[in-house]
Amino acid sequence: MADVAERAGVAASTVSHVVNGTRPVSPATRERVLEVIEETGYVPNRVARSLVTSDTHLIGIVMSALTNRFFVPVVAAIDRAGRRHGYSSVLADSRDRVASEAEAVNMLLSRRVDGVVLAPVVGDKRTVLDKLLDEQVPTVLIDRFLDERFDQVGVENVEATARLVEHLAALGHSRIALVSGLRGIPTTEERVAGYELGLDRAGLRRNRELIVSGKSAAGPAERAVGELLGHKDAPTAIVSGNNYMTIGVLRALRGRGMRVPDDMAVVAYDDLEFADVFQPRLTVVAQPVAQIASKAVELLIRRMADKDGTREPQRVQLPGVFVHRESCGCVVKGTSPRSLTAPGAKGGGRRGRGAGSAL
Amino acid sequence: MADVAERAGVAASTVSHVVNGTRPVSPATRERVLEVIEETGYVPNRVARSLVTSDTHLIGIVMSALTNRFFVPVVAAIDRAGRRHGYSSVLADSRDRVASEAEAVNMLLSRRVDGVVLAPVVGDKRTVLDKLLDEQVPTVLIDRFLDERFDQVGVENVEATARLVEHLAALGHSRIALVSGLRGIPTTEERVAGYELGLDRAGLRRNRELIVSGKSAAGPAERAVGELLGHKDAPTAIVSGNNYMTIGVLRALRGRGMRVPDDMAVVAYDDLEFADVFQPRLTVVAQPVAQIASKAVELLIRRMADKDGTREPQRVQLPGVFVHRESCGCVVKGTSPRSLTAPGAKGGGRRGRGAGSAL
DNA sequence: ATGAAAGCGCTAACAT
DNA sequence: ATGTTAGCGCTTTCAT
Repeated sequence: MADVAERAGVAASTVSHVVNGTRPVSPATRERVLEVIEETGYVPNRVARSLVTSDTHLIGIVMSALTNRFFVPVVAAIDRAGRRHGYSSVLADSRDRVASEAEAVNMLLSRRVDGVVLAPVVGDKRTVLDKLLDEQVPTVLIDRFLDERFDQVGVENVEATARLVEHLAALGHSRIALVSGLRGIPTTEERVAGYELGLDRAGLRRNRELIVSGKSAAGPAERAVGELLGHKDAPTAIVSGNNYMTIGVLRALRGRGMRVPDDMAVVAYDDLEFADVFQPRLTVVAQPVAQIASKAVELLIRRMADKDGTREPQRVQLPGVFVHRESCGCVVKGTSPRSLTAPGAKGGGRRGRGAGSAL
Repeated sequence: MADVAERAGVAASTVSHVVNGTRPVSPATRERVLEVIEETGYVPNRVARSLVTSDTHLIGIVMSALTNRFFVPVVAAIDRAGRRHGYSSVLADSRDRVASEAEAVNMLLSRRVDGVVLAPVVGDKRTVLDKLLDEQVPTVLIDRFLDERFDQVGVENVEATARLVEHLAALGHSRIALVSGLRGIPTTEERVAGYELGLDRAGLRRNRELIVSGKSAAGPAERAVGELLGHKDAPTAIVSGNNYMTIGVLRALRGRGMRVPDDMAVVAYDDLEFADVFQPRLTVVAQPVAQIASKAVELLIRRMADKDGTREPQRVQLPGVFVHRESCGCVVKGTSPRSLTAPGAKGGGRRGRGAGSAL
């Protein structure tokens, strides 16, 4: 920058002002400075800038890289939304462990990020959150609700799950099983509650034996379904508690030569990429993941602008999107295989096709 | 830091040295400094540090967020490998457009990242690359080979595609079609060449009509398959050139009520997540994406250490992994549905199951 | 409309 | 073993 200033015959401060447009500069000198910048290929050093302005225009994203469901669309959406406001994203992988999460947050703190979007690890001891609060780093929590001191955005679980159950009940199923996630985490509990609510509304009896834990993962879910099928009075329909467990459920059924939905109806929480080329096409409640991310950034930006830190923490709960396909046993009007991609139909959206409706 | 120094009754430089371990400090003062740091909750400012050391320990990752195939595993792997060496990742979305790519690189330059991993946009004019070279920012290219001045890591395309074709030929197919990607990009051309090589080896006649362009995307691939089926002498087998097009291929076939592999055999380049719960299970050549990423980081770290910039650019080509499942029409020994997840089998790996062998 | 100078929080000689 | 000091490349008063 000193070099640019000298070549242009101006002071460093003038260069700064033309680069940032922070004060009026005569067109003549402006022009000259710009020229010199061009010919020298000068690239401003944001590190130095950050040191004095004490903002980095960096947003830290903390989540487990393994949480694929979120990783792709959330990171992409946060990054996109952030960039519109001049922010870039730094990743911090919490590897689903409390210690790594703390480490990740510390890294972000030392890098002086302007804000943080955090998908808390299961079992988070809140000490990380305390630190974040302490350092007054604007932060918004996504996915799991667990600390009312922060802005949070997540998805509605109870009604959505209930709807899944009611749908199955309406089709005549009375023995409807739930493959639930890790017990103890709010998301799981809410979905279990939704499942029970759905049974109640349909006038069906609750039955402890029909709830098995898939521990939020494919392998355990696969085994859990095995148990379920071992019982006498096995269910005729299964509700899967998240995307990974759905994979396990499908593997288990296929492993036993069972067909969906003929031998077993299946519906699930969470959509899967390309779910429409799965066989059968899955009826699910999809999380509006991109919306979650952009809402999170919106809240974050608002909070970063809130210098006095006087805003009340906000909690946003987005509705799940019911996507009706065929694994439930319905033949979906207008989306049957034939008509779906009949000649003349447009190709398109990568996400699952099918009727979608907010809950 | 000044605060910590004062409270501990030492000079700032001493604090710096205990934090970084950059020179011997007497155990006594060390202890005291650490205590003060603990009780004040002092978090070192890496921005300031970077300004003087002129390294940021930041790796910039440039790629299109839409290139999902890469986005997830590559970003995750780069981040993981980088962290082992104390680096964090900054994202820069090229949005698949040359202008955005330039913008992204500029951002990284101004943030003074220590290195860059770049998946070049189609149609890259090299001006970005020139700039990177100019600024002497260690850079490694992934996915597409297009500039011998850089370290590059990608996947082998020709042999892998040929193998796919030969496999189909061995099963008795003689009219084997290719749904190719965007013409002009090296990856596509190599796969087309591999397709033709496979035909030659199998003693089959090449036929221009059996190569259609799916433009690297699902929608166009879906339409391309439509055309293909319109011909008299339609193919009996299809090779799909990448994962997105595979989705299009499957949609097109399903839309016409055609069954795979009974009515049409399908094999593909690129694996899909959860491909083993697709129906049918897809026989593919998978890219060793995680390896590509960690190899890229390895090269990057080596180059960042190479102060004099004297190393020769290296080009690493990793073999594709042939994953034999059932869409080709084979009944795969030991991985048939029944035995795959028979009682007692472990759940596990999220990636497609099936026999994998390097090419 | 422009320049001079102080200082952001740290590291790294150079002293002692 | 520790302290002093001079910057790193910018932004930002305060002058002019």
